[in-house]
Parts: sequence; structure tokens; C-alpha cells
Amino acid sequence: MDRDEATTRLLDAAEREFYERGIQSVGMDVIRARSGVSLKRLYQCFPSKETLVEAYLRRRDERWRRSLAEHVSTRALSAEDAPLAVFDWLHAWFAEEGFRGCAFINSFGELGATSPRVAGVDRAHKDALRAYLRGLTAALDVADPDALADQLLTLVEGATVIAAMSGDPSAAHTAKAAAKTLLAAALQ
Amino acid sequence: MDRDEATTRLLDAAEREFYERGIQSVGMDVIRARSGVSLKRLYQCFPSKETLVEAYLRRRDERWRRSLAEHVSTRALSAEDAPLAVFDWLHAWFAEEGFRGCAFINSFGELGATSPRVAGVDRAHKDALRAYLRGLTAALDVADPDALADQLLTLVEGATVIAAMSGDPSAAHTAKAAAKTLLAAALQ
DNA sequence: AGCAAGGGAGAACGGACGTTCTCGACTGGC
DNA sequence: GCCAGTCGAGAACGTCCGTTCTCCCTTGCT
Repeated sequence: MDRDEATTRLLDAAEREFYERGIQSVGMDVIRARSGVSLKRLYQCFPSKETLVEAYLRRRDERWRRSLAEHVSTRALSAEDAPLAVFDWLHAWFAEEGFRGCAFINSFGELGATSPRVAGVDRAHKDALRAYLRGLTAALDVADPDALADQLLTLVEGATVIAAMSGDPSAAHTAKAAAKTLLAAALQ
Repeated sequence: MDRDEATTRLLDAAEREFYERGIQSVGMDVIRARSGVSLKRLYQCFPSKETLVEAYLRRRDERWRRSLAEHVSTRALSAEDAPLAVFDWLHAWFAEEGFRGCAFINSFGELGATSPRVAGVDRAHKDALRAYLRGLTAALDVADPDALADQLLTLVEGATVIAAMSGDPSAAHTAKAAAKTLLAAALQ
């Protein structure tokens, strides 16, 4: 097994375990066991747990946003429809087995006060999501697209938290209905 | 120092430390140091860390909801105004020094998968908040008060998460504006 | 005064965890 | 065949943490 394969296997294991059980609850030894990578190589690829955590979050950020953007760009029929398609994607995500909320909200709550690097990646994820939503609302004929995007972001985050804690994916429907109302009001 | 005083001092220290730095990052020894209660007494009052955590969350839940309800009941001029007063209270909370998001969202992300007791208290808090909001919307002349309450809950949770991660209390304003729109639409 | 009960300070214990070290096996180049 | 380098398995190390134990002091009762 070469270094690259070890890296991806480590990131795969890290994502599975950290996301499912929380970061502090998962020791480096279970990452080793679940990845099949030796401890020596693990520390060659990631010189500390924090760097592994950071890499896990960065990769998840990229994949998560790409998946959302792909869904929206292929499913949305019109610019007016795109913001609503976000919530359809959310519903599918919430219904996935093993869904446990937003990895960035979770890691921020757990380590945000302790690890500035983790807090930075978490904030970067939310900033990127906000920027994405602003891109969607900028294509609409509304008075204040940024304000609308921030309202949609609030709904996205709220729905994610509620779905995680209640285990009920229908939080996405509630948020979508609210988004529809906000969108209609803004398009007046 | 008697047992009751020790208990409140322990809960005070627990709330300060657990909320500020996260639960797993705070050892029982710092609770002892910050409370001035001996380790022996600590374990008389709370036989394990988990029971202390649970008690901390329960007390915070009660106080948090009482504070919100008091603010809303004294400030809201009308039933139509009450849901919006929630977001004014949120703004004041977000602006408090040391605000670090919702203790229940944070503890759920950190321990929800590991500790069923903590997860239970967290869910109970959110259920109680939802019930409170449903009480507010039930007093309105709207077609589906429960659906409106769930939309408001989504905004509350989203604003809290965003304010925590960005450090910007104006997330409450964004959510309030959205709530105003949703309320106006429902009252049509 | 003497004694029992309880309390405080902190040492001690047992386990977990992040990280490093050891050792034996394997590989590729000469 | 031999050497240098690399690797995997796992032991080892140091630290931290939840929890318990020890020891001594105080206090209140007789």
C-alpha cells in the first residue's frame, strides 16, 4: 500500500468514525484499525491528530458542497427554483443512513473553543455555503439578494440541526415551505 | 459549606466550564478547582461526571426557557407580536459575552452518539422549545399554527448556529425579518 | 477528655489516548 | 548474497482523566 492509498484510506476511516461518534471519542488506534494503515504510516501521512481532523473536514467540505451544487444545477428548472432545490437535496441527505447532522456544527461545538484550526475550517465551510446561496439569489430579481440568501442559510442550518436531533428528515419540508414563502415575498 | 451550597457551586462551575470549553475538554479536577468543592463532596453530590453533565443541562434548560418566556410575556404587546419578541431575546443572548451557541446542540454533537442520557436531555429541550412556540402560534388566527411554529423553530435554531460560528449577533435580525415575512403570510 | 462522624486536601489507581520506539521481515539495487 | 532502506505489528512512554482511598483535622456529643 503506497502513501496515497494510505492517505485516502485514513481519510475514509476518519470520516466514518469522527462523523459518527465525534472527534474526541475516537482514538487514533481505531483510525488505524478501521483503515488498515499502520500507526507508523498514519503519522507519516498526518503528523498529529489535529492535522488528520483538519484534512477530514476539508475533504468533507469540498465533497458536501460539490454534491449540493451538482444536485441543484441539474435539478433546478429555473433560477427561481434553484433555492428550493437546495431543500430537496437536504431532505435526501437527512434521510441517509447514519446522518448525524452537520460535521462542521458538530466539530465547532466540540472543538471550536479549543482548536483554532478546526474553528477556522468550520467557519470557512459556512462562509462558502453562504457565498453559494448568495450566488443563487443574485440570479433573482429581488430587492436584496444577500438578505434573502442569509435567510435561506438560516433555514438550512436550522433544518439540519432539527433533523439531526429529532431524526426526522421532514425538517427539510418545513424549511422548504418557509423558503417558498420567503422567496415568493421577495419576488413580489 | 453544606451539601446544597456545594451542589449549586458545582452546577455553577459546571455550567461555566462545560459551556465555554465543551464537556470532554473539562476534567472533573477543574470543576473541583473552580467550584471550591472537594472531590469527595463532588462525588457525593454527583456520583459520576455524566450525572453532573445531565444536571447542568437540565438546570440550563429550565433557566433558558424561563428567561425566554419572561421576556416574551413582558415585552410582547400582542399575540401577533409574541413570535417576533422571541428573536429580540435571541439577539440579546447572542450579544452576551461568552455566548457560544446552544448548549444542547453542542452537547448533542459532542456526546449524542455516546451518551443516551445527554441525548435525551437535549431532545427534551428542543421538544419543550417547540411546544413553547406552538403555544405562541396557537393564539394566532392562522391556518396551520403548528407548521408556523416549526418554521419559527427552524429560524431560531439556524440563527443560533450562525451567531455562534460567526460571532455576529445580527443573525437574530436576519431571522426576525424572515419570521416577520412568514408571520405576515400566515396571517393573510 | 474522649470518641465517632464527617470533611478537606491530595495522593493513588486504573485505564485510555496521542505519540514514539523497537524489532523483525521484506524489497530493490549492486 | 548483501546491504540500505522501508514497512508493519505492536510494545512502550508519558500524560491525562474519572474515580477512589488515605490521612489528618475539625466538630459535636457524652
